[in-house]
Amino acid sequence: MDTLTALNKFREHAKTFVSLDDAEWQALLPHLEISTLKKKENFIEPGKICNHIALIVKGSVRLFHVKDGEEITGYFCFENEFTSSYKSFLTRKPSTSYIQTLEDTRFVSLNYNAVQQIYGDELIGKKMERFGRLIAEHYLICYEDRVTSFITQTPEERYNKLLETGGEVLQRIPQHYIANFLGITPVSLSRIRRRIMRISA
Amino acid sequence: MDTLTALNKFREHAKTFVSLDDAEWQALLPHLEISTLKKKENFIEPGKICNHIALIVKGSVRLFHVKDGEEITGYFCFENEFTSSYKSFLTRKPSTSYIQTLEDTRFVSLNYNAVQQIYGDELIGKKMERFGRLIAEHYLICYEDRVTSFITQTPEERYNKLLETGGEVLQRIPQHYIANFLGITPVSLSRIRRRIMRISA
DNA sequence: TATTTTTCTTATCTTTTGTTAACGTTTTGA
DNA sequence: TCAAAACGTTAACAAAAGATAAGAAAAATA
Repeated sequence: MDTLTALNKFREHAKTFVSLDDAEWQALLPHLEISTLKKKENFIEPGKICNHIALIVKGSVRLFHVKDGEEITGYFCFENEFTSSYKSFLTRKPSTSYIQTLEDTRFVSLNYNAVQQIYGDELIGKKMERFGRLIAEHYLICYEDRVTSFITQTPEERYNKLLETGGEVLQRIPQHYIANFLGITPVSLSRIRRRIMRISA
Repeated sequence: MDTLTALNKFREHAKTFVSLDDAEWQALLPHLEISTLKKKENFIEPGKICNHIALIVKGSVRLFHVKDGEEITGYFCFENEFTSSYKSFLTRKPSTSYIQTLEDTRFVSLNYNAVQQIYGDELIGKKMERFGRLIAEHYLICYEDRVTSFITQTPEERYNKLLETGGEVLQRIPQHYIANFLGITPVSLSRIRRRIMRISA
């Protein structure tokens, strides 16, 4: 994928949140950075401050924590999703988790200083504030749903819901990653899968 | 608490996010609504669209879901915190949960239309966009931490952390509310408490 | 004040989940 | 291509959690 295509993908996806006319786009453009990571490389790692919010234009990433030497997967992001260690990015404190590519992945990203500069811009500042707000609101809702599922649903219900809605995740992601995404162990997920198979068979 | 005190509390708390000069404050003021609910009244209930985002200036609320006739507590909010059924407020779709006062509670709130109007305002629009963004980012981080705790910590670890950090919650809130806040049953929390007592005794 | 109601703990029993290990299969990478 | 690593399932056992019920203490309220 060439640079132009990547940037166009960003502009296209941005429309989900705000529309940018040509002048606004030209003002934003100089701040966009294109980068690529190979499979299993880290977008961010614990102890480092996350300096970028990035749109995935190709590929996918996984956020995970390490506890007692074990990797615990928090979530996945695919094409046309923003990814960042938001807390680290927003608070300027070191990340506590990894974000790692699941495959060769291309990003269009904004670094922290660029974002702050853009917010202060005469021409596009207000629209970018709105852009930032809408992104935050979007992911706030995602997290709200996630917390709700943890307190109101059993792991089996969460998995069934994922079967209905989570198409891409289920195809491309190893099951033990999905397991701790659901808050359970791989062994436990395997048992749930067997139960479901028996019922539907 | 009189109206003036309530409004001043709002202005004071808003400083956490953005500073408002007198002109800006005067522009915002007409949109603020003051309301009071008695203990156990609903701020929002399932099936209704949440039309307000509200700062609690006195009192506290509890968000809960009802599943199979059981109340499942999602979180609590106290003085100087914003509360809303964010997903419903932002998406204009019916709420799936209750937000109910735990005691007589006074709110300073903005309704949805007022918020949209303010965002479009010539004088304060940009600053309000920023205000909205910072609030969303703040609660995004809260939810991020909450999800992390669900996937990386045991219920007992979550409770211990709450013991360290959650001062107010522990004093004012019945334990069975705290239990499902932690994602467990009241009986289970009671057992955890006994385990902790034995260790520390 | 008296009487409900709510709250918390405890006990028992059942179910679920975690832990560890083994095994075959698939994927990866040298 | 071939050895090593990763993956998913299953089994056996231990630990934890859920469900239910009972009882005492505290709080609400009539």
